[in-house]
Amino acid sequence: MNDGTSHTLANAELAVMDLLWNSDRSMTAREFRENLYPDQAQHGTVQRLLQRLEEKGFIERDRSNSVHFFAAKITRENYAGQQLETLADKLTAGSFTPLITNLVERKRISKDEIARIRALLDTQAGEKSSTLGKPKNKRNARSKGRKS
Amino acid sequence: MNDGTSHTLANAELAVMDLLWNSDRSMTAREFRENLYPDQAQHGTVQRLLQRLEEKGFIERDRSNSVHFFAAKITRENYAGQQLETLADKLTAGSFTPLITNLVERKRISKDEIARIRALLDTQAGEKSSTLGKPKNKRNARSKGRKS
DNA sequence: ACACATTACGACACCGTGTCGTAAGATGAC
DNA sequence: GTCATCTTACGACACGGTGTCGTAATGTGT
Repeated sequence: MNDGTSHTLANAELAVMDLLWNSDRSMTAREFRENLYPDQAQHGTVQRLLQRLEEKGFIERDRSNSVHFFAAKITRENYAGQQLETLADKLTAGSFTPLITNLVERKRISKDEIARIRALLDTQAGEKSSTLGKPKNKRNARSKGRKS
Repeated sequence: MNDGTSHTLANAELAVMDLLWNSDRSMTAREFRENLYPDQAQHGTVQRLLQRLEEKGFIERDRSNSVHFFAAKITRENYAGQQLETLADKLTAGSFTPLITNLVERKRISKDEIARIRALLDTQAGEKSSTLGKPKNKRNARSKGRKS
């Protein structure tokens, strides 16, 4: 329909995005290399990864300095949501209920999460205050950082 | 646990599984060929597909007759649920709330579905102490009229 | 000017996928 | 039994994506 940028993140690419998402700031190629390849110093590999990620539209490259800065162009939640949509489109004609149903039936989702999602959907139906409850202590990156 | 066979279905493979899922019965290689390749008669291609699907554990092959019969070893909903789990594991540390949150925020999920999911989760929360072994039984094969 | 860091990108091997060709085996007609 | 036909089995290939490396070109600090 629109931009055919329905790309997927491969493993090494996802590792790069994870760094970006978790740090919530721009990073240099050097930082990626030091984090992803602490021993070997394969700067070529990282550059290649970064280049392809840029081509795919996942990151943005700031070339104003000689050392470039890379920033995520999409949030983790947005990417995850897109992927979920793709999944539903391919498998269940675009509807999500069968997926959730299956998770619940197979007990692959905790009561805690069920409660959380229920609360989310409740506020969605009745109100609009989106201060969803505390997400426990799941060490995870906060995501509300916006740029642009 | 799962036997490490967390394979993914490629396009052509998914087409085969779709046939199987929609017909809800065993099928022969010939049927697959006639449905998937109406013009060209590439029986080799279908056999290859079937063979790889069997290796991946998605289908079961009945060799008792000289003409084999193939049956799905996993339901569409199960596969979809697995894929959703994989997605959550890779992207959101295994939690589903961020995915749903994003869908709702971006309005990629209809009010109708929200209501349906809410009802589903409500019944789930209400039956928490009812340990009556009634695991939903078989799913009805009503998927016939959903595809084009 | 020189050493070093960084970018740009060609090249390669690897793997999964989709396809085809063809050999081997089974079946039914005559 | 012989033959045509259907089916299975599987080797082989091209193609695209991915991860990796090497190296040339470019920039930077002292």
